[in-house]
Amino acid sequence: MGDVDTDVPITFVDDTHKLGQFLTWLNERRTCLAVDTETEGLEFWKCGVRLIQVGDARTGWAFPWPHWAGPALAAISAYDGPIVMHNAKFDTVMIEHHAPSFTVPRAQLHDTMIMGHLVSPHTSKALKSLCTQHMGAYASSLQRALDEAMAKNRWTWATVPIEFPMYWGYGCIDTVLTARLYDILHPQVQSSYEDLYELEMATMHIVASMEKRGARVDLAYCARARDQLGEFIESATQWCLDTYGFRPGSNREVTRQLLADGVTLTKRTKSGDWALDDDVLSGLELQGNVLATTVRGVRKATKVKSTYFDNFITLHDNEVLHPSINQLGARTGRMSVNSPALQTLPRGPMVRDAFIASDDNVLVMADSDQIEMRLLAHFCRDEGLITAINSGDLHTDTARRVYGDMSIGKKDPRRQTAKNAAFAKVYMAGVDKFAATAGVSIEEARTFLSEYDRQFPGVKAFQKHVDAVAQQRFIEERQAYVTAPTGRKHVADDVRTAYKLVNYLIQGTAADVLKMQLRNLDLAGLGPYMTLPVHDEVVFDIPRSEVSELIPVISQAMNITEGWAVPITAGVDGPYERWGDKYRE
DNA sequence: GTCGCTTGCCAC
DNA sequence: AAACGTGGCAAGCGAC
Repeated sequence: MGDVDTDVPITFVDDTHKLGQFLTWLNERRTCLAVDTETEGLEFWKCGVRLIQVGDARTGWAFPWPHWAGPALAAISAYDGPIVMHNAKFDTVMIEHHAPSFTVPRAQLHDTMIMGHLVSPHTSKALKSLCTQHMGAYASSLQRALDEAMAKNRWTWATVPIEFPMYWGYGCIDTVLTARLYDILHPQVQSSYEDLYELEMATMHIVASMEKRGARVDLAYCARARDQLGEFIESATQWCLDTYGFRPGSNREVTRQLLADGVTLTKRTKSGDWALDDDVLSGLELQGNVLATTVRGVRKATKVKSTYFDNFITLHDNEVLHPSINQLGARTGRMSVNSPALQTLPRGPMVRDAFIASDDNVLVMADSDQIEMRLLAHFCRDEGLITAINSGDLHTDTARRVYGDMSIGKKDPRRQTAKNAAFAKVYMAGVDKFAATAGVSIEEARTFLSEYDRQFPGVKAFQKHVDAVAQQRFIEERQAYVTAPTGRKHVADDVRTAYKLVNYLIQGTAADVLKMQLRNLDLAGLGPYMTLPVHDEVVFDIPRSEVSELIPVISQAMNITEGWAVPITAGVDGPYERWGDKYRE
């Protein structure tokens, strides 16, 4: 990898003379003004800003946040051209939290991280990677020198001296790189992703506000749950140690013991060891194996305690969790959430009861109905599938068609098989995987899928079409990819995995639909009340006095009847005092 | 002590 | 011809 020219003029602004030079420079002509910050850490509510840098493709300026944030922010406010950041959500939240009277000019704001993802969704969107990818160069030697200096002096991002030249110099270079990246990516985005980019920028502000608002947690409930789970784990672990001399968390020891006890194992892990997952353990538990029962219990309790309750207690800020929402977390355009992973809360009241409404508020959830199957129907235009969806109960109608039995009702186990088949289609599962997840024999799975294909021929035709397009593009453009209705590009890592594009198209378009719904909700005035996106769902924390008026507004914003082969419908649940209430109805 | 890999499990 | 997708995260364990 080459090194970008780092001999560009850079300045540490800490006197009025240099500020004057900066203000003169600001009047020069340029394509964009790049802005960046250096902070003590990632959490806006407890980490301060240390530096704010402003630059363009040729020059960078660093302002120590104490004393000099004011002039830097005033200059940004006065600037009337494009303002670009790499990961604008982070800097925007940080700056606005620590300078409450300042607002980043929304209409002028650009984000090279979002641009980079739209242009190549399958590669890293880090500044460093994008510079290497699009400019063939990065400030590698400068970064290495800074890393070494920080290690040698045992500095962290919170303690490295602000005036240390490599630190603020690196900060300046980042703005130069961001500006240069903008010059390369913005024209591509304008010509190929204009509307989608606008949707992403709108989404950025919405999820920034969700992060700031956060989710209220009941800490007393969390502490009680943590302690109860802790006691159970403690005693079960002690029993295991006393009886066998090892901890139930050691799969290796547990497996050795099971084999010594004469247990027959058949399932292997990817690397060839004996598998000891819940599938295996539940089988042993049915045979009365006490060790299996213990291991399962400890695993379940440890998962819930460590991943959820412990983290809620550790991460909260004044009883509020501010998760990190990665707007382009997945290659498909789906969002991901971490610290804590609020998109993976176990269903049911146990963990979700930890989430309560803010003072004088109530919780409301809105989620799309079978969004992925509706999009599959949109893509393949299969008459039968469209009719089945519009019947009001897709899976029952599917089961009736496939089994040729109109007496099948909502509680018939064959409906669940039909539901599993829907997911098998969306994920491109084969007969074996479908049989395993649906819990039916290979033979029944085979029969079901072939009858499914006869009933809904458009589904297989669509899958074949996606593959044909991908194969053709691989030959002509050396890249297997497809383009979604929103213009989002989906790229396969390899021609051999081109089959995944069917899933990317469906999952990615579902993500686009959610972002459209978020934008609708924001436009309808729900912006201040949204707290979390969950792939096909939005969580709200709404003033109690406004719920009855707002529920129809939410419904209106989530339901999309125009533009798709079947309507995109959504349901609204609540109001609730706790998230867990949803599972008690 | 930190890092990376493996295995397993939570969600949609 | 055949192929379940996308994430976050914890514990165990060996390597550095």
